Amino acid sequence: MCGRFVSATPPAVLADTFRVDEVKLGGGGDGGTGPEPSYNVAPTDDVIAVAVSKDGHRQLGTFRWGLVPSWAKDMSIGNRMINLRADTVKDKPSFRKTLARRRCIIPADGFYEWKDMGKGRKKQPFFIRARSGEPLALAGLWEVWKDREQQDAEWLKSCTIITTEPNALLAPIHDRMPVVLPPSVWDVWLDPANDDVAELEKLLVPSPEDLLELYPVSAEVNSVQNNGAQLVIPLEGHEAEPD
DNA sequence: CCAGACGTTGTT
DNA sequence: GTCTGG
DNA sequence: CCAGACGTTGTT
DNA sequence: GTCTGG
Repeated sequence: MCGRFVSATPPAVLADTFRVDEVKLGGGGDGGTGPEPSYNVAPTDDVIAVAVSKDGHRQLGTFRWGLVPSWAKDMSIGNRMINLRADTVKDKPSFRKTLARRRCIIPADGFYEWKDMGKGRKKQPFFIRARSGEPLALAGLWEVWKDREQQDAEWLKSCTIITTEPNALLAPIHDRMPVVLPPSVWDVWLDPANDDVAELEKLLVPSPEDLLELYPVSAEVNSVQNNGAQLVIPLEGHEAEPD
């Protein structure tokens, strides 16, 4: 799955990488500065995502991580809807509709997975990133939600990361992984006029092994209180292990 | 028909 | 909103 | 995802 | 053990 990741690339670089034509991050003038760079993005944090706005701009926006569906009575469901299984997206009509209408890309410089080391031993965190060093494009869905009793409040924009089975690189670490979209399908994925869910579902597959590399990192990442580039330093004696 | 759920992870 | 269970 | 809390009473 | 908060 994907319960923690890194977002440290500056918005201006992301805007270029994802060919965004509008930056609306909030939290400051002129497009806003958005969430601070983080080496320990956790559920409920604000994250940067790429999505096409109602007026047709491919924009960089800020979304709360943890999908709050439109039917939710309160936003607490978002605390755990940080991932959505690709097969659930296919099966549940409400999520199919979201797949047809509200897709996004969540840029990540890499993500963490915890490997269960067996009874009595602590889980070992690993960092997974592109061998190229480029940001990964994680497949996501987004929603807007508003409390029924606070109709004059702002709409809450939230998002979730779609997961699938692990590829051969990830399988020894964990039984789920986020869907990583190759650049060749970014346009198709983000096109709001595209509602061909059968075609879109075909994109929700494990990424090729040779795209990624991984290595163990310090358990310092376990606590959301910890942050900084030191979190992605390989553990002593463990260089990156591509495939 | 209405009421209630609707999601994820792990189970070394 | 839409599906499932009773 | 992991870490940390998790309950009650009465309270000027 | 299970839920909430980050």
